[in-house]
Amino acid sequence: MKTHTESEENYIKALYHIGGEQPVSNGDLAQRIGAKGSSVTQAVKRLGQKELVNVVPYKGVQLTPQGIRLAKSILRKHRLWETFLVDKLGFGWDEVHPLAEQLEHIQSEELVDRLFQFLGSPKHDPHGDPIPERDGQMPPVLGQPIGAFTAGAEIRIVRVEDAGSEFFDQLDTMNINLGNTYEIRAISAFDSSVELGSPTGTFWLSQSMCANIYAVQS
Amino acid sequence: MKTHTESEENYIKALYHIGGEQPVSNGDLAQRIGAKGSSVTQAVKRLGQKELVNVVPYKGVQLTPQGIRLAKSILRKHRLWETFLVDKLGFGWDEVHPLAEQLEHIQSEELVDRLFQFLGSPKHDPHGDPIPERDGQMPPVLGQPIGAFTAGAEIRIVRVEDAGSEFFDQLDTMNINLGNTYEIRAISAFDSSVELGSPTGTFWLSQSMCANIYAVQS
DNA sequence: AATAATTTTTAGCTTTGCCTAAAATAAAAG
DNA sequence: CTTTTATTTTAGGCAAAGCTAAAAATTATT
Repeated sequence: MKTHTESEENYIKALYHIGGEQPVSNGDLAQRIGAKGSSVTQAVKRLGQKELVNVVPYKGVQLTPQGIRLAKSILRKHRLWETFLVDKLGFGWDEVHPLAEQLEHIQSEELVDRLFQFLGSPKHDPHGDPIPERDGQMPPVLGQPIGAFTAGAEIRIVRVEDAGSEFFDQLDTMNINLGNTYEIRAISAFDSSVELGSPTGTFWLSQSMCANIYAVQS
Repeated sequence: MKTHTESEENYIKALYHIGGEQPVSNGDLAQRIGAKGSSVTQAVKRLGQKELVNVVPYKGVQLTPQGIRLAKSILRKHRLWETFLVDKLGFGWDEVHPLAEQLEHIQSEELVDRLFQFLGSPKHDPHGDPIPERDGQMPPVLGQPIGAFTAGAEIRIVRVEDAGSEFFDQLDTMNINLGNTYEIRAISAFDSSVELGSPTGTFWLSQSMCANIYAVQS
């Protein structure tokens, strides 16, 4: 695998994030990257010449198999570094994203492999998102939104959406972490908020909090 | 402290490496960076506008106090990452330099502080080089070249120069590591090579090996 | 189907950072 | 103290990557 600029890697990552293997519009990509449409047109032309994307002018851009491979390898690095930052350095999950965004561009297969081992071959990052394997395989995406369970269920938190730092702050103040288990006591018919119970007490979670917290039956 | 490009940081680092706080010639800097003189002229002009160096045309470039502060902070990061790579990920000391060269550009005070703690607040990196402190203070530069000792001395290896990967390979094959202790058995009057003795046996070290290995009396 | 609105692309400009070749300056040699 | 040699700077080019403003293509609306 050749070497790419950070900008190129950021485009590939954005492409994969928005559309996965599906084509993406210039506008959506521009928005995600935070650049103007004209810059995006140029950028994807460069990526096209490197065979990382297929461009159909005025229609959209789509990752090639090579592009997808690259996207996954960047995502793998991103999520491994996030795991390192949280598990080993004690960062909070709201702080790690911008750091991982820098670290994901470090080029060294060897480093990634060793980091993976050092972290205990994790399958999911601190937010519960799957970490792509060396070969590009994806571990399962875990859990369902809390709102999807019915009263009486015993659940374990396995994943949280990245819904901004206020969301993470709220999780922190409510002391909600991956691995925590609760019983679903009640679901409000009025606003779909949910009452969770744990040994230490009971509390209500708003519908919008629930929508970003994923759990499995336990 | 503002944010700098990687290129800028590389120039600052090179400047500090070659001349420390002393002025450096365009040519020496060009050689170290691996660029042409004309590129260097431009680059240092940019650095001058940022108050990181003082430039006297046709004479030389010198780091300002701000430049020195920046240089040390980069060196701190470099050596902490090297320590991480060797101590935690198990890399060999010949492999870590190019990786640390990438990692040293990651921008986050917080990350550096946490890494420092995670590594046990080290004062020296895996080669025995001093790691600048947060505030810019420098731990002592350890040891003297092996050739500086006299026969009969009990020594402990505390530092090795970065003299290229063949040198490191040689250290590896001879099983020489920081912390090892030896007795100086003899010093050749012919070629200044040195005979070292340990519980497991005795062996000769060439003058050029000795010149790059530093030790203290133990 | 024709026009209006939106999206995308082209054209041209900016900065960083490198290059080569030529001009200017400093250092060394006669 | 000139002249030759070596070093450094200027001048002009090129690629990446962003921008604005204008032109072209697509999509939506009468």
